[in-house]
Amino acid sequence: MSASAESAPARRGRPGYDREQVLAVAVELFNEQGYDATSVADLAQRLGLTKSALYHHFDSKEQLLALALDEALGGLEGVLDAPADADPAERLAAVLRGAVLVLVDRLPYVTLLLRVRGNSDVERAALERRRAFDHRVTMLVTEAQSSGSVRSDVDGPVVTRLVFGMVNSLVEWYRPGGAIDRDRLAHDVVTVALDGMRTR
Amino acid sequence: MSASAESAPARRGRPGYDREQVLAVAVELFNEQGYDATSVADLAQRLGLTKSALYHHFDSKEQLLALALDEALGGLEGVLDAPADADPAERLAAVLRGAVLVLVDRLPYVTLLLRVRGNSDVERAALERRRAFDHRVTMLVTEAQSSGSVRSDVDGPVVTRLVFGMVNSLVEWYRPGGAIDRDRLAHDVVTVALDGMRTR
DNA sequence: GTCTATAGACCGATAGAC
DNA sequence: GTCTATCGGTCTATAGAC
Repeated sequence: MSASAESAPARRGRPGYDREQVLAVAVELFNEQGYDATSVADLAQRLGLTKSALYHHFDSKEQLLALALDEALGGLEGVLDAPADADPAERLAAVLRGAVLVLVDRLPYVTLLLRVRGNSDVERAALERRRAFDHRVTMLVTEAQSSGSVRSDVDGPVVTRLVFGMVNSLVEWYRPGGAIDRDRLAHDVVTVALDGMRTR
Repeated sequence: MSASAESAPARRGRPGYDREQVLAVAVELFNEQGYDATSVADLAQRLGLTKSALYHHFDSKEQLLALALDEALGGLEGVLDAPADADPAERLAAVLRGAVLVLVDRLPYVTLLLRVRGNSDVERAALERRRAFDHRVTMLVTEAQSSGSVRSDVDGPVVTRLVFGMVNSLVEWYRPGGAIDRDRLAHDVVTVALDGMRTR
């Protein structure tokens, strides 16, 4: 870029916020209180602004939700689009590991995504993209079953949902900066998903 | 019991609803739309009643939530209180299996419980009971690690959260009456939790 | 780019008739 | 045990001054 700051154009006048910063605070608050239970006034208060100042940055509360969900979905879709080669078992492990890392790196956004129930057009569109992602992962698992690397005594879609249920449940308790770092977490998840908790 | 019906006293006058029926419909609606996003007017409409008629059955919207959460928590706590003997590995498998069955048998109530975020005194009390349950399960897992039946290369609390995250994720997709019955589901979950998805 | 003020709808809950 | 009517409060969003 040119002069002054990194990527955003230099700020003038009052400090203020840019869209990205407002979005980050909004998502944090939505996750604390729930999207529906969070009013625009709540958000304005946390930012130290008035409601009207916020509406200068965004058209609606729902637009904030849409941008946040896109951030999460884009990350997850990137995990499937990225690699490609190697056998199904290795691809599956890479997707599992990648999903954990995206979840950790975009934790607030993915957390919000996983709580969406389809209560509006924006939410239903996000659920549709999630379903498409799940479908692609399921195909990968059934492929791995055919090649003999994933057990076939449990239905493919069922084992996919179980393992990704485990991954997604990370948003309920994992917090970056704690005792366990992102790579250790990804390793533990892949270990338990592939080989279970029992000793052999 | 004495004469007439099974447990509730015989209905007189207009058909109406009893507390249990109203609660069941309320929980269904809370799960569809979210607790906060569901108004008492929404619930009245689904029941074909007015708001005032509903307030004859209940003191507040929050009381409905409290009763529903108690239904779920009571079931889960019963799983830990029930058996007792055998070695840690068998006890752990029994708790896993029991949790799946309670989740299936009280699906709407457990679903609602798992979405609670602690936004009121009622919700915080429910979260506290959940934490106590999780703590007892974690102790069981670390005990099984000591006896050598559960892998020790992953932290005990972490493997507990991962496996119960998998169990809890069932509320996101499992629906009774589908292709997979409750016992088959419990078997599949215990299989994947203990031995993972990979073939050996 | 922020502010004050407010429109217009909906919220949970209550009063009181039948 | 249901109804109509309404209270006081909060919601999202907008108008318009500075």
